[in-house]
Amino acid sequence: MSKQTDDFFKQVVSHAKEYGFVFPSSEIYDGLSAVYDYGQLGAELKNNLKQYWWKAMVQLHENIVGIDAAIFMHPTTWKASGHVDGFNDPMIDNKDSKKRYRADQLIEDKITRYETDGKADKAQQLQTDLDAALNDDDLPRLKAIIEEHGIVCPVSGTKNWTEVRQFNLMFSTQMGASAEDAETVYLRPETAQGIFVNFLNVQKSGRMKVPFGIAQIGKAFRNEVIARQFIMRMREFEQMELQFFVRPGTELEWYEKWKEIRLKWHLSIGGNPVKYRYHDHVKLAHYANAAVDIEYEFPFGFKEVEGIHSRTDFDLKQHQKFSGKKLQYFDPEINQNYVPYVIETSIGLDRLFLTVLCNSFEEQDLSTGDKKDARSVLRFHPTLAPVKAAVLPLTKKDGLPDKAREILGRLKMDYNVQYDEKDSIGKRYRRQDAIGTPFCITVDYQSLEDNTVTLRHRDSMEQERVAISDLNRIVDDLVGWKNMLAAL
RNA sequence: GCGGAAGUAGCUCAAUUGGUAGAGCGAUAGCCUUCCAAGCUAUAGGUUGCGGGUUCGAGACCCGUCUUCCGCUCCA
Repeated sequence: MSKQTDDFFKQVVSHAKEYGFVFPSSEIYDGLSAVYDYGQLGAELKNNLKQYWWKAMVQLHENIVGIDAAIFMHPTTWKASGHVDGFNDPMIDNKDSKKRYRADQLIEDKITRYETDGKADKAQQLQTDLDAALNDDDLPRLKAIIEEHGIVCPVSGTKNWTEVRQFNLMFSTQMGASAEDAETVYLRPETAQGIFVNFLNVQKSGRMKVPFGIAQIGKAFRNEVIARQFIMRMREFEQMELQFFVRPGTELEWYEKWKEIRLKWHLSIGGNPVKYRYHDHVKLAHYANAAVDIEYEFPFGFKEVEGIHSRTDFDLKQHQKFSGKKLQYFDPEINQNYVPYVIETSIGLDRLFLTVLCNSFEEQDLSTGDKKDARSVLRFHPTLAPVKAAVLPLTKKDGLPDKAREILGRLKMDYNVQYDEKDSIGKRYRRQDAIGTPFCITVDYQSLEDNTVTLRHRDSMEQERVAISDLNRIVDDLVGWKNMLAAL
């Protein structure tokens, strides 16, 4: 990361904290690693992003509906999805080479070596020990085996090992009041499974016909080994996902379609097109037959914001297998029963939030001649802005505040608006710029005579004279959802 | 998780070899002001991340710990 972009990112982060967008979690206790809270303005912005996504996906598509599944799910869900096995590896580090290995693989390698050396007995015995230890999840035993057999690090050649540790990316907790019969349940590491297990419920109760989609916005939790870069990778995060069910054989067609739709959506929130790109996955996950990321160029480089995966029928088939329930669809057009294929689009909402911040923030130089001047401005799309308008009396005397509050009273029925009478009018404009308010409405002496006000625009800093009676209509045209949605 | 760096007011930073923690911006209450910040007066806000140690005395030195950043590693 260059010095310049590094400074820019630091500015964005401190601006986010200074103006109430994002705070470190439980900061008075030193914070909690990789957990953040959204403040008064951050919550508004995040809610607007969610609403925009939901409207664009659910409201605009006849064949997409939204659900809200619980964070807790039956433990078997995660066996079926592969999360229990896939993320339960016993790891060990060599302190000299700083390399990390899977403990069971180190031992497997040793077994192979015994075999090639013709020590079949030893190999057999070690295999038995290993299987027993893995079966019992006995981590100290694994460490003991490594020590007993003098296994060394392939890189450093030393036996200077750490303890064997289990790396499971899923958070777990106990369900059930008493400790004896409590059951271990997980905090979901992805929202997708809540959709898959409800596939039939939604399909039948909603009379859905393939192709159709189920959308969901919700929290997910991953116990990341390392989590860094502000809200890029958090332990508790929010996803916005669509699982789109299609007839087998048509999935790649739909995959291409969703790739296009989703990029267009990102561009519609005001992003600079050169900052977005597709990044195809070379190595595909076990469940996918095509996968691409939509990446955004953050100050620290291109990073994934949204993933679009062709998940085949892997998930539904797994749940069929583990639950013993049929998860199939009868397609009247071709008179066939089948397990639908799935195209997934999955956004990290917190990352999306960060792209919007990075995209919008500017330290603008307004110097003219010898007069130095600058402002911090967040150029949010007006529809997404946390505060839509500020109503400002030019001075706080002569009845101007009363008139301003009257206008405020009408606007606040429809929008999040602010009132401010402190300090000079210029300073108040700048304060609103800093939180990204697209419009300021200023009440002056003329307003008292002819019921007009000035409407000041954040981006151009220009102002126009408008009638108070026209305000609701004008503001609605500028910040309503219609504009954004029509552009899709 | 390993290695390196850092942590002082809401933000950006000061504080001679260890000797009474300050400034600018921001905020609050006023004054001034008829449309683009930094004018005037006053005020608030810090056990220097936290805990321990050395010392007559620690923001500074030592140990531990937490958090953040950078690199490596990891990322179904």
